[in-house]
Amino acid sequence: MKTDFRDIKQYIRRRIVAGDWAPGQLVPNEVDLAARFECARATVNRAMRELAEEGLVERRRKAGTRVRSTPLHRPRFEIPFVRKEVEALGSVYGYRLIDRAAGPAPDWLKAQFGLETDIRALHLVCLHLADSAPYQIEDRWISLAALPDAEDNDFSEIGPNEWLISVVPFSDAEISFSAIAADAEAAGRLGCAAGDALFLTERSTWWNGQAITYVRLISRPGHKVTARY
Amino acid sequence: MKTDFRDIKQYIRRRIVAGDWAPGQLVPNEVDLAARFECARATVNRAMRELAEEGLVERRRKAGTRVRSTPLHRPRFEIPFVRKEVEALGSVYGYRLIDRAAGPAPDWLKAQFGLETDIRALHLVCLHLADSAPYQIEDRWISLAALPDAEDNDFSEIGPNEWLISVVPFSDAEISFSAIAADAEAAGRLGCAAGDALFLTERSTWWNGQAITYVRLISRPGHKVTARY
DNA sequence: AAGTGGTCTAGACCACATT
DNA sequence: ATGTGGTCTAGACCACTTA
Repeated sequence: MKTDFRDIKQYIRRRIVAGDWAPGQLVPNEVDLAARFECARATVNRAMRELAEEGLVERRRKAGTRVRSTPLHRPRFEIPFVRKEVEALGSVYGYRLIDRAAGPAPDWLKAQFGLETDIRALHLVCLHLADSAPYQIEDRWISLAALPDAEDNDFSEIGPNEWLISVVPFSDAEISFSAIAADAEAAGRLGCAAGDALFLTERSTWWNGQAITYVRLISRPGHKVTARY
Repeated sequence: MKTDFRDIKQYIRRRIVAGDWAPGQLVPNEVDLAARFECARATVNRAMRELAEEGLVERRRKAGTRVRSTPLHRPRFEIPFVRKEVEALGSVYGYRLIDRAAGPAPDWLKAQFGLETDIRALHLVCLHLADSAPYQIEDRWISLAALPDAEDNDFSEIGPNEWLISVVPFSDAEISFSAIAADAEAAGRLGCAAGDALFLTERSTWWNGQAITYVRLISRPGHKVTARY
């Protein structure tokens, strides 16, 4: 049985976790490890490269590989789209379009998109339901300069999120999480009290450097996102 | 100049993004791509493996490599510890211990830790400051069963977070984000109004399968975490 | 100048899932 | 049964960075 790069990863991880190799300390170089494991250097390289990717070690040419002095915590959150999220809860998903209007993009949106020029935008407000109860408000702006087709769609049956994925499946994005107080409107739509603390997800999306859409997702009270690492 | 695996990644990414290879569709296999790029299969493999890791394609033995039908969004959030976070804002970091008490762990904490047995725990409440203004409340429980040394530390000068990192630099963790309303106590400590929407970060940490600590980080109003992908 | 990681090659064998 | 990805090997050359 040949050496598996996972064996090497595990060995190194163990030595680090056990404290044998302290933070900041040098880890043996690839040639030595390859000799000790009687394997090719490429195998050690794969192991070390992945450990670096995971944030456990830091590598620099000539300087060697060191145990990270302060661990890097970079949790990965899975962001499913709403329908999947609701279905994963075992609930029946529902969708309702609340408002739809096309017009010139407001200044704050142009700023958000990093644009100087005037463009038209489509503004959509939708409600996502779980077992007929409000689950999330989707307040979305779509650049009609980037996606003129959006204007032909009335979004009465299918949410803009799913439509967008079918049109521009791959894109660059910036996502952020924060907490906001429910205003009267949001409270009415989510069936909670005004002032309630709500979880807000914001996402801006680009495609080939062009701004596509900006969305505010306001989740029902108690929403939580979780990741392990 | 030899073929760089990045060239292959870029080529494939372009074809996918341009829509030449639609979601769900098969991507050429490694042997064919290696032939087309006149490079070793290992090079193509590296490129494809990374694209799969990024969530752009899906690979299965014998079935081949396909463009993901629905894109995977797994943003990575950098979670620095508070002092770095404050300093990155250009502010002066400050720390204050508010409360410290050792005693039997409450039932909810044992549940959180997945324990049946009674243990003792250290409960700490601290305030992190940015330019002398409240920045974040740290409400932490440390298992004295796992880390008896914690009881010897008074945490008056150094925050438990930094101490923990120095003691158990590597661990498994679960992190979650949510929104809560400020209770009277939190409002007083953060200098905001009761009922204000606050961003809550919770983290449970294990080491070698043993529960170490559970912490609630309540950030000042307006806190936001961001990631790009 | 020298040591380290970064990458490529050409070949091989294997594991697995589909056919 | 067969085609695909998964991995290892042994060797090579290169890029970077520190000494």
